[in-house]
Amino acid sequence: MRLNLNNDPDGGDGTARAHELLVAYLRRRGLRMTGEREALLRAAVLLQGGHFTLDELAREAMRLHAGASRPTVFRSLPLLVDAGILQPALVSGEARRYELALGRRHHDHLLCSRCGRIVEFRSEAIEKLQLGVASRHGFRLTSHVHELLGECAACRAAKRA
Amino acid sequence: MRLNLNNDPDGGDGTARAHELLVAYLRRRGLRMTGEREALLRAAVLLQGGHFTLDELAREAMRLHAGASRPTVFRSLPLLVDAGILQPALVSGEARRYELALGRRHHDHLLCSRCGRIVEFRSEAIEKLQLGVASRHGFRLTSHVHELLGECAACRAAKRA
DNA sequence: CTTCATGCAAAAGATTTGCAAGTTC
DNA sequence: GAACTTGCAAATCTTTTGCATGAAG
Repeated sequence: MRLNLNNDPDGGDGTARAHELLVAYLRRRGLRMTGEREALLRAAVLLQGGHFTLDELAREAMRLHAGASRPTVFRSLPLLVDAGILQPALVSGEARRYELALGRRHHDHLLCSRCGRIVEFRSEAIEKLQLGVASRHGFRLTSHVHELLGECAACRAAKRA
Repeated sequence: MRLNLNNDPDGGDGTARAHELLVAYLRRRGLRMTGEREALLRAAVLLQGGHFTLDELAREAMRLHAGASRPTVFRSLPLLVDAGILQPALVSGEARRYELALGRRHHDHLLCSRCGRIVEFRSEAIEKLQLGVASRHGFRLTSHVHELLGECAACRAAKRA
């Protein structure tokens, strides 16, 4: 399958930057840019703002690029993560969810266990305390998983009604 | 398979209390105490202090009670969790890990990504901040996942050597 | 005895892999 | 043209289920 790999497919939505990043990453590792990887990239950008599962990403990519197969998504997703374009966002719930990493500041998530709504949050104070906890135990902190589970305002209102 | 279900199998290690809890829970739901569930309970207590995967628990239970099958472990583990005897402890890493819940205070975990060492920690300050974050977003907090990933002191020393 | 639990084997999913054919550079 | 990718189908792995048999209460 042949695509315009040299034409910049950006619409001002950030695909350009993701594309550059991926190509650079692939080159560094002696790997190649392909139509399928391009589709995956565009799918991720389309789902931007969302927190999507591998399955959702695969569907979107297959829609964009008829023929992009599931095995290829399984093979390419780790590359996009490694390249710093995607990052794991949520581990709670049945399926792991990813989000665009691309230049986003670090944040953690609130998850409504009733309706699945996801809200991002950021707390300097918590980040600092985490560092303190880690160093108190002799750990050098490299990352963390922090997800707050509960019921969002809408669901609580619905329940009262 | 027949076991001394009425004899208290405790050795002062907490099995007695877990046993009571489980029997009470099962009775409430019209379910039955069996040798297999007993074995699962004892396995969990044997692995006490540890953070074990379903697989490790299954092996231990099968060792204790020849014949306890994997499907039964899959069927019973949720009961033990529901009864408040076990709780999920770690979601990072390849397999989810459980720990004895039994009367333990809430805590979170540090995980060394190099050697797998797990350290429990507790931070009132972080707990408070979490509540604040949640309420600021209209959430009623019901639980959370908080895992700090890094490198423990020993691994860092080993690397320098 | 009635109902629930179990083990086995089969089923269902999810993820991975071998390989021939097609693409990228 | 050489090396990397892909899709397909098959192979693995993990978890779940149907069902006949065995236990618990």
